[in-house]
Amino acid sequence: MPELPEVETTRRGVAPHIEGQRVVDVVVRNGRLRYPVPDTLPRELIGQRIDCVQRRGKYLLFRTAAGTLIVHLGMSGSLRVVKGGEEAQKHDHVDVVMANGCIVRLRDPRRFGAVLWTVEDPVRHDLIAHLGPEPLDSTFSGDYLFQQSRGKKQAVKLFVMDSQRVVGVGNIYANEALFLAGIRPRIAAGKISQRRYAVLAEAIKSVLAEAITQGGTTLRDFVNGSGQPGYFQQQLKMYGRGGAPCDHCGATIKALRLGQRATYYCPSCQS
DNA sequence: ATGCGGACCTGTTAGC
DNA sequence: TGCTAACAGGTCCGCA
Repeated sequence: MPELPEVETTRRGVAPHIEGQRVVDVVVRNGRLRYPVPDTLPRELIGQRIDCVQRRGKYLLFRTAAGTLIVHLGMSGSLRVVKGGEEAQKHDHVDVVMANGCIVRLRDPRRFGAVLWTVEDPVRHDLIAHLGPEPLDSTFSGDYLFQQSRGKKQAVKLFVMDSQRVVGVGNIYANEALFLAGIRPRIAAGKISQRRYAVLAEAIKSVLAEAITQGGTTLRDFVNGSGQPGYFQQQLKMYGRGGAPCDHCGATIKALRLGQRATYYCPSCQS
């Protein structure tokens, strides 16, 4: 479900309710997520104050003096703040209860998400240490993509979705960014020019930034920290539109599968 | 080293 | 209407 804009939207929605608050309870209803939720989590987290909520790639980091709660939403996860008394639903697996009565509640039907605890600098955690740059940082550029891609035969769409290259570009926004940049998704990453990578890097930045502004994309069930959907789905030019006419030129949008993921492009606008 | 397919799960939808 | 298969926003692992 969530790509970078959805995770950032979640962070912004949740943070104001809990920053500075102490954790008074942790309820794990089902700890069988992608990795088992550690048994020690309640002992570690209860009593700690949430200093701030940060994001690295698609990971949310709840920082405390004693350590960091790491949350990943996987494919179907959502995190929102509810008031005490709201009954947990079937897939509400983890609650973090704050002193002010707010509950941070993780819902994740497919259980591809993760809830972990680390006492080290989270940036050095195994899952986070090897991530590529943030796409909205100045270190991420066309030149960077160009250098990273030399000699690679991998399709450019899979290349930009590789979190070791750059974080946060999932299936929806990869399709959209390649359309904006006029690049076909199957082209080998190593054969794309520096000039075209400059355009692609800007496309990635602009589509992610705009999606954050719109509160993310809700196709079926994404909700922000307050339970509200996003609106960026109205701006999608390619994703999910196979067989429909391209907004820009009217050509029929092609659909294919790349790396087992749904892929769409305009055969006229993208080359 | 690179790149690909499979695996992890459940819910929803498309198709017969 | 009901059953089955395919598909879904992620990403780690193992194998070629």
